[in-house]
Amino acid sequence: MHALACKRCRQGSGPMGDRYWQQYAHQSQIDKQKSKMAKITPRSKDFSEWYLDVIREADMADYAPVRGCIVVKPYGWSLYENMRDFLDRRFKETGHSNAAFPLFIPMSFLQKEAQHVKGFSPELAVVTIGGGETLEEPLAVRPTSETIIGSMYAQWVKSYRDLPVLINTWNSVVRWEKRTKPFLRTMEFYWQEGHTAHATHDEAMEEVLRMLGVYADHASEECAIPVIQGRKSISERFAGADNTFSIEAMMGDKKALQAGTSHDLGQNFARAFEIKYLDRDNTEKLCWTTSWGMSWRMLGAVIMTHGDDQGLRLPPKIAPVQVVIVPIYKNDTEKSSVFETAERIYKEIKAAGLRVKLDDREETPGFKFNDWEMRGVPVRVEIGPKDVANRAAALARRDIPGKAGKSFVPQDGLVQRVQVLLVEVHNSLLQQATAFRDANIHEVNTYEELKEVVEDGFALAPVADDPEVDAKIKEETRATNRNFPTQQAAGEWKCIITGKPVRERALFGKAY
RNA sequence: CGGGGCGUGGCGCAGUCCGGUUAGCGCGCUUGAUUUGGGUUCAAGAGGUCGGUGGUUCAAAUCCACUCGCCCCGACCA
Repeated sequence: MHALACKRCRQGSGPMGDRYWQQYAHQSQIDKQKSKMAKITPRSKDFSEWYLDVIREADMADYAPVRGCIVVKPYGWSLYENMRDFLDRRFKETGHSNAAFPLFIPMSFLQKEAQHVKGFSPELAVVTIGGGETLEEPLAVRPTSETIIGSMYAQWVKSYRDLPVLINTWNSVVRWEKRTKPFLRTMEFYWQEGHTAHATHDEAMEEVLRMLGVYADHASEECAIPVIQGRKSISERFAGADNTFSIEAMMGDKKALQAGTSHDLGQNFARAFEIKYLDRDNTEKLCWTTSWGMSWRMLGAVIMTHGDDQGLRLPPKIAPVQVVIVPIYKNDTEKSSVFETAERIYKEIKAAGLRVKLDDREETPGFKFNDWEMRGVPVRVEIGPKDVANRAAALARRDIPGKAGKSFVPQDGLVQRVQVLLVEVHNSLLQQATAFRDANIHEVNTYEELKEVVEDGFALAPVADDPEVDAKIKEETRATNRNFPTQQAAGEWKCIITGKPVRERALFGKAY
């Protein structure tokens, strides 16, 4: 009946038809407004949808033809490169060298460390055919490189003089994930793995904590993300580690994201791969090894920590474009004078070593403002005819939206102003993220309190480091034990589950 | 892997219930004008084997089966 009526509307004239078209036209107007102004789902409406929208609109990544894999586009990759370069510099400063290890790992290697193979076998991709022939021994696509690197270290380390071995490798690994999300959990992900071997456990522990500190510094100094360093609970440890440490960050939806890990591997891999050295006392000893990693997941953290309804807000130090110049003009005469100024300013900013872009596209200024805001560019310089006449410029900062973040400044000293502003934007983003996080972490002393707090934030609760405790809390609240923060007040409390006396609080929250 | 939702030009959707002419709309794209200090406006264009496969039918975007993918919620993870 209804379809018939519509058909009649389409074909026919008369009152019904007119009403149909009127209604249709009205609907179109709404659609237009919607699609124009809301390319990005508001963060408050649907955080997950917002996250995906931002990645698409900021031109960071695209879905690959293979399930669970992404293509990182130039804008996203540039961000990754900047992050990587900062980290790499820090690794070099702490005495590490880069090297490369194979993508393929003999299955037997993974099986040498019992916990390790147990932990990783569910998510292994395994190559069984090569060159058209069935392989004698299947090759795992590396899910991480402890085993293959361990096997090499066993060959390289003979004497105490060979220690420590301090190597890092930038690569990608594959883990067969059930549920994926761009940057946060993809089947293949890019990261770095540091692998070190030491003569003593003390030295290894020093390394583990040093690198955890490097990650924490990188997160706050370069990514403007405050993190909580701590020790993972027994149930959250890396497969094959004696101890795992992590940095945990709070995202804009108050969920936790593990942004980096550092493992004390004890002598587990040394034993499995016979990484031994002859000590000064002429006895053969097992090494102590560590590993630590940080992945492109950190980009997800940057998006989810700083982003707003307009899109990305990038920390200046890692932003692919730190300053964008938008020229404003009405006609060719204005255009040439505006561009003359804009190009001069562009050169000055570039000469100062900043990543600057002059947007010479044939679009309206308003369009460009929104476009670059979506991409998270920290500072925008506007040059129009009035500015040319007044030797001035408009400066807008991405961390403060709208007119409040706009100022009008003289062209003289503009570069210095921009440099100062970039630092301010960084500080402001870090400050905003820290304030948000701190406002949403609460100390609790009972299980009831924890249940309430983790509904909308993190809870710091005294608990025993016991897998059963973690499991119970997780099952009943969906919140997980993120870590036992390194920095916390000393004291003695009762575990909120077991009632046993404990000396530490753990951080609980719903996590990615 | 379980529960739910969705696959229709690059993006967002209508049409599917109840099968029937050349499958529409907005954004985006191209061209030309117009505009330009916060997503200009107008005109003319280009662009779609309706996720895929098989079936039912004179006829399938529409019905049926299978399959693939995406999103959300649970079990596992950087």
